[in-house]
Amino acid sequence: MVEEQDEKILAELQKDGRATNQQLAETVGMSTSACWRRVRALEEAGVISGYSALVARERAGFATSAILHVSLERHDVKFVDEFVARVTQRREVLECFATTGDADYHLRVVVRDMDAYNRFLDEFMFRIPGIRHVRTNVILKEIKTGVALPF
Amino acid sequence: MVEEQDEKILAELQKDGRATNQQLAETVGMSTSACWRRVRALEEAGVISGYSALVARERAGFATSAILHVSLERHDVKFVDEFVARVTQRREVLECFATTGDADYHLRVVVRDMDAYNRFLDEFMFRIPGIRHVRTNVILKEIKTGVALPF
DNA sequence: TCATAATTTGGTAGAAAGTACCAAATCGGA
DNA sequence: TCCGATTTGGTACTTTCTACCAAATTATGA
Repeated sequence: MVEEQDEKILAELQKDGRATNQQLAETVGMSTSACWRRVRALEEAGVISGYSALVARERAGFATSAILHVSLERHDVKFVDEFVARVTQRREVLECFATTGDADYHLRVVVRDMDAYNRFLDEFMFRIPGIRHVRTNVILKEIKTGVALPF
Repeated sequence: MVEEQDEKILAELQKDGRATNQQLAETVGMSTSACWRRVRALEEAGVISGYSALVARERAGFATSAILHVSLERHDVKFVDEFVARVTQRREVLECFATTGDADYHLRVVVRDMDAYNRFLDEFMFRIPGIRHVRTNVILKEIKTGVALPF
């Protein structure tokens, strides 16, 4: 479905999401119209789910971030759905993954400062029903925060 | 440094990285030229570090992803730098964070299939000098994979 | 193998947006 | 309050987008 030329387009648009269609067409080696049509097809197929400006966390005033390991008391659909719904809603939670291993979920949370993180735990996380355990690992340094899939 | 109107711009460009300057100017409530200048200033100040197309992992053919917890044998600058350099290089590693807690580093790795993941471990991760321990948690489900800071 | 249908391609032209300039308005400090 | 500095909105020129066309390529079935 996604063929080689599409992957070139995707790779390039991951590197520069605002590349003009002309640049794009040139780097992948096709005409502007053909290239433009393929990009639109990728968008409509949901392969490209959107575009985003990448904002430098610290420069934008978000000094604190952490990785949370969360496990649930029980795994009824009821509790799981509730947890997923709340976490999806909450904008401080940038990422949430259900994983194998001891913890059920891995979350990455970004806030302005430690105070905000404390409030996040008290007012949000600890009030979610059915939580067994939450372990916080504060992020000391961001070695790498990429979004580009390795085509 | 980053004031209220800038935050509106950043929020909007995070939601739609390809919004036209006109749309943007309208939603934040200023003239196109003023808006355009602010965007450029944010780019030049490195607050906006880039733009990217967001690609749907599975639809693009990357079926497998995992979270790795890595701890180092020793924490000499030599080993740390080597680890950071290699991990930064490797494109399957989308994210890497140095954290508090048992593991020194948290990584998120994305590959096409389990075979590729196995190769990633054998040919890359286990050959990094000074690694004490690697624990893999396979991602069963992506609840949320956001990039937008919570302005 | 060949004819034909279906799909994809490159070119083009009108519409839309980006970009750089200007004078006017607003803001800050003394 | 006054003056310099900064930011603003308007405008004109340039670039880019986008939808259309006919031509080329690819796939299909007899």
